[in-house]
Amino acid sequence: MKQGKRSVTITDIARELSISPSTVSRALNNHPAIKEETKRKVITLANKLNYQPNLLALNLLNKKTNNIGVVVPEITSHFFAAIISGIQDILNASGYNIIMCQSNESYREEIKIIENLSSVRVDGFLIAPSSKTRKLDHFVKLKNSGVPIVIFDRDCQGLDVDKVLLDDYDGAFQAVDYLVKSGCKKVAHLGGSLSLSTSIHRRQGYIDALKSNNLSVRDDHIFHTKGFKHSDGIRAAKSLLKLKDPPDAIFAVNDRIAIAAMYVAKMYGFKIPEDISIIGFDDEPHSSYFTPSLSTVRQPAYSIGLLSARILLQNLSNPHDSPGFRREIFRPELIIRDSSRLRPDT
Amino acid sequence: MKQGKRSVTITDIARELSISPSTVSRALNNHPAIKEETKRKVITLANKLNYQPNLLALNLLNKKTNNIGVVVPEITSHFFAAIISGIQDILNASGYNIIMCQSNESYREEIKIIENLSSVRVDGFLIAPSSKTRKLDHFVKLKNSGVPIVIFDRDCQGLDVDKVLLDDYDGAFQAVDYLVKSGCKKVAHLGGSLSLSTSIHRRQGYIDALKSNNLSVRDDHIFHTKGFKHSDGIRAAKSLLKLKDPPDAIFAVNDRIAIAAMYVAKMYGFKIPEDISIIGFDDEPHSSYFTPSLSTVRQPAYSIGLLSARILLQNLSNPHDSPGFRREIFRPELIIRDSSRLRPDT
DNA sequence: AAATGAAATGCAAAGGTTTGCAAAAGCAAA
DNA sequence: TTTGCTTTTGCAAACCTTTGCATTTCATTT
Repeated sequence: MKQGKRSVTITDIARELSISPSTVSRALNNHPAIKEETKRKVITLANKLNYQPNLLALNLLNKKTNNIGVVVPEITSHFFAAIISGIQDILNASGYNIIMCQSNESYREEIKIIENLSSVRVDGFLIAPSSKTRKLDHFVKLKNSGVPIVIFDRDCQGLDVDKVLLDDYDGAFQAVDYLVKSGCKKVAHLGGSLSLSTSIHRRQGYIDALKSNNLSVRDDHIFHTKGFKHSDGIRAAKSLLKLKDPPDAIFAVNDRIAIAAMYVAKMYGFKIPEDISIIGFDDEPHSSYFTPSLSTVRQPAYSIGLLSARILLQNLSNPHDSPGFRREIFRPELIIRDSSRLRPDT
Repeated sequence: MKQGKRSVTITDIARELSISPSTVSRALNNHPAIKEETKRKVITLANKLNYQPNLLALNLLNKKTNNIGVVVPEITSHFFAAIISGIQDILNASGYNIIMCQSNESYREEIKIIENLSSVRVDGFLIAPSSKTRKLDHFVKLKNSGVPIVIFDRDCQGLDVDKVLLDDYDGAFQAVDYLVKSGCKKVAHLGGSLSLSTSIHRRQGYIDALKSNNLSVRDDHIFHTKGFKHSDGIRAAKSLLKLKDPPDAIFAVNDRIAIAAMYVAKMYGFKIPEDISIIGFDDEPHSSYFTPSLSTVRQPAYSIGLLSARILLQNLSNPHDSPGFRREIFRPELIIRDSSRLRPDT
């Protein structure tokens, strides 16, 4: 049953029909200069032999692979998984395949990945940089080699490429402004790594929302975690809630941390939202099923994936004659559920 | 700043040094027949010109791409994401890249994916079949073409390839046996699609655990959902808990459904675990942070990924002279948290 | 100086396809 | 039958690398 290794080539077809490989090639590509009868014969035989064009040969000829490198910090995060899903739906529909890599939030790994992907000659890159990435040489080198790049989710200041981002500042501002307007006086912030554009902007949105409501910004009410996992949140939330003067609201940098905070708050006897309101960021599928259900700032992850992929696709067809670079900013949506108090005027 | 498109080739180096490309090739590959001095010159120049071997040419020559096709039903499931993570760690370390595809639980899409991946000539396949897949022709064709395949998580009866699975029966049995031993008399089951080996085995484990405890199997206490999402679970849990004679325990096919069940149970005024015990399957990261924390059957997803990838790797080096096929079964671990009653003897 | 052997390098094919240009074939008009 | 034109096909190069075999170069021995 097992077939021979060698697959049929246009040369096989040509030999069988006593014509040249060029004619076969043209016939299969429906070239107008080929007689209908010849085309018919070739196509019939090709089907019969189950001819499959050798894409490796075409890759070499066309200097392109139809592969796109997608690099994310971690694939087990629902947010990135949803983005990848969007990317996939667009790229596969256009005949591209995705080579997936995760940097595990490591700068070293990211560099290795970029080097590898560029040596296997992917046609384009979709990148969410790691949280440890500060030097951008590897990206700059990539860009100078002429490959199209789209950066998403996390900004890289100083790198001029197309970018698809979220207005993290606005999301944070909305959330914190809501908390204050709903009557909270002491809003704390559990933030993420400050080497990340997203964390910085969310922090700034938090600060500005307080200021715009004439509330003071208290250093002891701001914690920044290293990672984004529950365990990181647990530790930070404990420090925060053990304070003599604990907050009456928490704005967390993401849902995982928010959920960890809810967990700790309950453990410490706080009632949510009566004693303390909590708002997260992301809107993971689980989040609405917690008790209380988690208020959060929704990121349109799937759409971010779609748009990033579409922009890359444009760059692939237009060999980059465009003047500047695109910078698309999605606006997040505040979703109020039961983990935060109701605003009096709602 | 933007460099010319054409990259340096061994021919460029050869011309510059007035030697032949063959010599350059051998020098770079440290062939013993090349004079040390020549090697030095070649390597120096190669570095200076930043020579990168053209892998597309090598692919054509070696008839291999160093790409592995990984196809999963959906990437946004934490379980599959964790498996992919394991696969990635093994394969990348061995110089392979991963082409990721998701079938969205669709048979049609799965077929398309397989055809596409085989036309781009990936060197091997790691596949978790869709829940709609009943005919296996596309897999058989693949196998006959000589590409190594490893099926993981979901069994395909009648397809002889290497498989890495989980003892779903045992996991279900453990969970239900625990529920009964902890005093529950009316254990219900929220199962998944019955076209899935995993769902079938979990159901059977549930049934046999009841029988082995001399409890009767009640048809009205078994629901099978179409999908694996929260919304599927909500609907099924409502039907179940609205029954005149509702269960005092639920064994759910996965954590999402279990969490949905907890949500509905609370909504209907059940106390967990006093009135009703609930156990899930998977152990997602969120699960331990619910109130009450969710008891569950843990699947070693990451390890499943590691082993699957390792087996594939073996097949890639050994051009399949092995006699039979491997069938590796992981044993799941019951994790008891607060959503299920304590056993008297614990 | 010639012969022998070892060491170093080059030639050419192979891998499969596309494509510009040249050549052949077909056909009609002269 | 030749001329001229159109239609159809083939040649060969290009994409880049590796490798078996042939060839060259060099040093050593007779």
